[in-house]
Amino acid sequence: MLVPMKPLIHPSIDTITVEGVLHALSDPVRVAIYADMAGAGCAQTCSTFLQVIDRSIPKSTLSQHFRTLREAGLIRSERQGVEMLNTTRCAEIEQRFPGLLPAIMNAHRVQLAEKARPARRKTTAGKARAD
Amino acid sequence: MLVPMKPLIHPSIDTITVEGVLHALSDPVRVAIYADMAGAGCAQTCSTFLQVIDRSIPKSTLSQHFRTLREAGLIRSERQGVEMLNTTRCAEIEQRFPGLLPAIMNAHRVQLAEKARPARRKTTAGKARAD
DNA sequence: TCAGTTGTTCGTAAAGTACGAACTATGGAA
DNA sequence: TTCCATAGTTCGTACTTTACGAACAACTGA
Repeated sequence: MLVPMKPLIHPSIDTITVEGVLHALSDPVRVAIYADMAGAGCAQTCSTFLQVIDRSIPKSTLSQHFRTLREAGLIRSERQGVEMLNTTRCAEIEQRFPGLLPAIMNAHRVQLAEKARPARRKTTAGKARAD
Repeated sequence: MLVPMKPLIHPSIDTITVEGVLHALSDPVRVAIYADMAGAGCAQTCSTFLQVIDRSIPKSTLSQHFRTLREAGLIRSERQGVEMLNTTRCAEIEQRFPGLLPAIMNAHRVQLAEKARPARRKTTAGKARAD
């Protein structure tokens, strides 16, 4: 027995796709993770985000989220002892897709800010129209 | 029998989410559709895109893609006789998430341009590193 | 060697997606 | 009117993706 773990996959910058990036960031947990990592100045471990995100999340699920971010090219993960240090690859991506990540992060902040200030009275906000 | 069709759903601008927008645009067919619509100055029918996209695509699938774009708040669809006229809601979204769609469209163009100019020799481009 | 911690992998159940067939909606011709 | 053609939608089914618990791997320190 004792089957070794698969090596971590980091796509080269040239094979990163817009679709892949958008898909990776189209999940609430993953944008939250990525936004936090982009905000932090230094590398962070996976378990750090269990505190950042309110929802309690199984660690296997968290691990999959990190894998998705990694294989989309958004982050780089490196084993450091027993834990995993994660950093964003924002500089590389900025070079290839200028302005993409800043715009997404900004939109994410806008949305967070709105959620913090809920329930404006006397508006029709929040209703979908069927027409 | 004769069950009427469900009305089209257009979310109000306040309920559009970043995740929803990113998810809708994380599909190759849907970004292509959206990019083409954003490029065209006027409203376009669904079947227009059968020519834009190289792949032959079943119309039921195409219909689902339009529904996804519509319910993410990216486009507005209106029946005009036998066909459906689609327009982007980019002005609204620009107001709520400034710079988001332009950045995505720009990244999409970058990627298209690279695909048009393939195979640069003597590079290691395209290889994923396992480390 | 053993225990503790951090993260990954695997199996299965649940959710999402693609596509053909059947249908609705509309306009125009007979 | 009735019939036909065209543009999209809906539904059923097969396929793919995702979530999560249990078991495992990788590493540290006692």
